Amino acid sequence: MENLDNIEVPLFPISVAARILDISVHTLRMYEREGLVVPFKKKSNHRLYSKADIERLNCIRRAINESKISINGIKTIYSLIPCWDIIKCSSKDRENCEAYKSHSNPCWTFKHSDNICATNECRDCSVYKDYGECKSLKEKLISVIK
Amino acid sequence: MENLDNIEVPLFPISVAARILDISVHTLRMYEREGLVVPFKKKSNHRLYSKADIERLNCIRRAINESKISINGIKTIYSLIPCWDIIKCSSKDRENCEAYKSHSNPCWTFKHSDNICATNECRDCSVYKDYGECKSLKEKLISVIK
DNA sequence: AATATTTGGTATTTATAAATATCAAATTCT
DNA sequence: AGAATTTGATATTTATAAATACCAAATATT
Repeated sequence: MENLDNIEVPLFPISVAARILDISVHTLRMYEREGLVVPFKKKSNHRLYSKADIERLNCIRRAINESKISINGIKTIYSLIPCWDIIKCSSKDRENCEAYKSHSNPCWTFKHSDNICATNECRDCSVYKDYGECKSLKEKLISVIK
Repeated sequence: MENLDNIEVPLFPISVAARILDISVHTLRMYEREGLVVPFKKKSNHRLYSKADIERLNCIRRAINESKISINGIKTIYSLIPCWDIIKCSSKDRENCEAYKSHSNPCWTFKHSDNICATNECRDCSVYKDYGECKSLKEKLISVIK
């Protein structure tokens, strides 16, 4: 009951997600390898996609097919999300943070071993969840930079 | 004398710029049509490129060839430059500003008829001049979003 | 216990973005 | 005045990113 309303709940195995999105299973894995999506992983290492994941992947699909932004372009754009402001990490956290410095890869593609992110699940982090499309990123920038 | 030190001075006709960059004249015009560069235009409509333009084009070239970011990706990234903060335009200026709303084209690709930018030459604006590469944009964001 | 699906890897295909070629008219420069 | 260069526009080529196909081993499902 509750689960059906919560778009964050991992529901669909990769084959179903692929069918919903009308792309191949391998393309879905490729997007993951590139760091565009972080699907839920079962203990067996099998993937599960939530409705939110599907929505995110639809945005990625539009970015690639309609807006003609390359995968590396999308990664670069994601790397501009002001994660440091969103999670309010300390200046010490930022000091050695690869994500903070990176201008080519999104923060959730790094393993954070010695900062606040070490204990957080990127999949559940609002840095990841809230900025799946360019529109939302620009709006975020506008709201933060007055 | 002075001119030789000033990297902003329009010096090279398109053929020379193309030779320096090792690309075709047409590719240079294409980058301009896409809104990646704004070369100086003589009254006769002929283009002149400054050393700063060459430097900028080198960055664009690296973004395309090495970082594998598509032209539309670069345009989208440019659209995220916080121009409103850089030039400190008024909230009224922002209201009807296409650039402020756009998340696919850089501000300098719009004709601004009724705001502060109407009287400014984009080519000479620091929004355009200072953020020719992704690194500088992320650093700008970091400096503005504490 | 048997069938279906997933996993990760490499090799191949396809779709198309990026660059090039060609053109006549206009401009520049010696 | 005449040779060289630029202009914009369309049509074509090329390079490669994105997607697909195929594989054996592992896991899931009934």
